[in-house]
Amino acid sequence: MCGQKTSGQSSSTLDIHLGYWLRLVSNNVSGNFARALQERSVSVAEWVALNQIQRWADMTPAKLADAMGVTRGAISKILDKLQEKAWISRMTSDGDNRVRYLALTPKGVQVLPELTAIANQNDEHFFGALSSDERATLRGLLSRLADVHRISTIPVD
Amino acid sequence: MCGQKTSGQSSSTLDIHLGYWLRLVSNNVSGNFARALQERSVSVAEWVALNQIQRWADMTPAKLADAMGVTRGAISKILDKLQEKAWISRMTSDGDNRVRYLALTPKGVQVLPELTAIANQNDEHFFGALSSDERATLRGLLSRLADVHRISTIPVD
DNA sequence: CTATATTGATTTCCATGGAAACAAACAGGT
DNA sequence: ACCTGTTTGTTTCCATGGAAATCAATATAG
Repeated sequence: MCGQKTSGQSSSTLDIHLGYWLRLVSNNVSGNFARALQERSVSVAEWVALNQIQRWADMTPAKLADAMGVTRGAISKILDKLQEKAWISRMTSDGDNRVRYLALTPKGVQVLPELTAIANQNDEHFFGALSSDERATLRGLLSRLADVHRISTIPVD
Repeated sequence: MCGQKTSGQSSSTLDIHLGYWLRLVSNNVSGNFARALQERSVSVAEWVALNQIQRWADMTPAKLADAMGVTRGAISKILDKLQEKAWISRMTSDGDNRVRYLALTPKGVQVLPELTAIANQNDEHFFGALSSDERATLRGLLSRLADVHRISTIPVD
């Protein structure tokens, strides 16, 4: 009660917005995940990149940048990190010497499931508080919003 | 269809996680808001800080840092920006020469509602796709998650 | 064929936030 | 009074991502 200017209900100008609650929860789950990954010296961006590279056979830095919603400059640095760890390889294309095809190394193939386990655990920890129906509802609402606003990139930051 | 390794449904390892959808939508709404604010050369962090300073009469940098979930070092820089714009003032406390009481200047009082209008418009634009009931459901689920996990700080980044 | 434009990737510079070090002011015991 | 420890605020350094410049390679118009 010390210092609040408007007495009465405890809602600020901020928490009337749904965007506020979304950011509140999202930043927390992502932050927890980032912290869990950091114990293995991996960033969320690296994890997303690894996933995408594993999923698409002809992935290139440009396509990866588009998919992840970051700039190509940022991708270069992320790929540098992953290459330093020897988790990915950059192979020059035969047809076009500009493009680099990205692929997981055996070490990358090995480590990805371990990181995925962390992601699964983190998701379960956070949303385990909701029932199966509630989780479906939440997923439905979010995916509808993503659909309506044509959100297609994989968020990183 | 070009290059997908596993044929079949288009779900990746990523989008099975609710955290993925949360980040997807949240980053988009926040990004849009940040872009709207940037037209007035304001950051989201500055907007949140302004709100908090207006709301609590005896706000200090330390309390603001706790409330916003950022470090005190980060707060110093945010407050510098706001002070350069002459939207806030830092007043040394009478009792304790370490603490600075933060307050809005008249110019800050004037500009805050204009920024709030941007926030309202952004929120309405994004969640207008949902019905009133659906918005209530979403808010309920998110606030329950926030409650279960004791999330109390105002997210910024 | 050559000049121009475009594209892919990278590099450089800037802005923002965290971690740690720091300085100033206070509190408490001796 | 004085030394120690704590708290407040700030500064410095580092990591990350965006914007723009840059370089190499390809495509295209004339």
